Amino acid sequence: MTKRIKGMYDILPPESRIWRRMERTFEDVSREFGFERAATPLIERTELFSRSIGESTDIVEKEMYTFKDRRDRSLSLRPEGTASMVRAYVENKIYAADPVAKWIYSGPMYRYERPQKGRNRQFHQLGAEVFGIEGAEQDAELIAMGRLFFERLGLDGVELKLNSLGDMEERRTYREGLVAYLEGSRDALCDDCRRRLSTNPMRVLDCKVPECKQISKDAPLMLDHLGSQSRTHFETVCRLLEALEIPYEIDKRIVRGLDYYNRTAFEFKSAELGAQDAVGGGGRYDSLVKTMGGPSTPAVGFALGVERIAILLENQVGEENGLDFYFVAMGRNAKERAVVLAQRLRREGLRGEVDFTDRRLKHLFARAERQNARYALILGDAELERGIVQVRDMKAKTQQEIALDELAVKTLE
RNA sequence: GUGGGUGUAGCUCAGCUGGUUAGAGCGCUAGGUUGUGGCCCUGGAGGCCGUGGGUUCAAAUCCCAUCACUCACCCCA
Repeated sequence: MTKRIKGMYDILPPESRIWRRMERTFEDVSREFGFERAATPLIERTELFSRSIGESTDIVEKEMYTFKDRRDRSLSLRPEGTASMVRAYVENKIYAADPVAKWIYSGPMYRYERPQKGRNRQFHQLGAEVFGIEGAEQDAELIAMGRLFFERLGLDGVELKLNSLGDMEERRTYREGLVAYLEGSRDALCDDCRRRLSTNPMRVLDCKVPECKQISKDAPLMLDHLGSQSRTHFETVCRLLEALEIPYEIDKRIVRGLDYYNRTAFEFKSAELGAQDAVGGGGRYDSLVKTMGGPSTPAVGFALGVERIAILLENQVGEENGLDFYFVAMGRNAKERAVVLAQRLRREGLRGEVDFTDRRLKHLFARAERQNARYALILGDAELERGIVQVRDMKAKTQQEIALDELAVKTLE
């Protein structure tokens, strides 16, 4: 038997219901904020990702599914969504008519990592991007949208962490200072952190090794070295979050793994997920559009991890998504009649199915029960002869007869 | 890429100081009850004990290898 490949998986009932719900909720909430859907290919030229995400990031260096096509061009499965959104924005010259665009997207992403809880090689993201708006108000509103999404799903316990990464210039200066500081204790750092000194020094700040924690305790933090404009921007975001009554926590050690972020950086976290506790993350990327060949255009966005949110939903939210009716039809004639009657009910907006098996009645009821059906509709030769159908309320265990011609939403209520 | 744990029925697992025919619960299925569910009773199907090799009179059980899954590191949504 051919088996699925490592890190990939099937999404089957009943879990698939949860997925539908997330998609729908995200679509609805984002629409309320004026967003529209965009969709881009799963495959792009490799350079799109290496240029936007950063040559020396882990994602680009060792996690992408990269291969050559038949003409020897280097292509990659997308490891995240923002790069393609920016490419589409620039390539289609969206800015020409109006620089402001608010897009959402969703779909699978691919990263070649060692799978563990909440981390797979194929995973799904729900993402939102706003182009053309530089104000901090937009950052706050975007965060508010994410927040509302979690609320609509009925999830509590999702925490918001906030930080500022400064602008590109401030970060460069800060980074030099940080490296200088850390170099002073180089020998005491763990192997990973010594490596990070040259790749991503800010990562040292959230290393879990006690020695590193000790050293980074007094390290300079970006948030304390913001320029006045970045500081004002950050303070505005904070003030608005408070006005919106969105609880948040400033976490000076949040670091984004993608190079293009600046200023506002945030994460949605849950304590219920184990090691992979980020259910969403995002921030500002004001220079990316220009880097990718477009006009200088500010932007801010986030991405949510569908699998991780699904874990939370399975933990927290009880599903009751039953059918309205379950048609128990016995005999060829009754089944044919039931198909027609069921369709009539569906046209009126009811959900239900017809049982086509020839199993014992006992069985059909057990199945109606498992499908969480409100009514069992019983139709056999006896009923056909009399022109009626037995309608059994599964919960109340009461039964009444309704004429076949009159079977409709009204008579069921 | 690094480290730990686990692979026995569709699912959850027991059996593992070697010993005849490999078990339980749930689920599935047939019936008890020719057309009325959740409970109860009885029967049935379903296993190369992850895979390959080794030790032994004898391996689900011990040894080696390998693969898969899983948790953590790393990284990130």
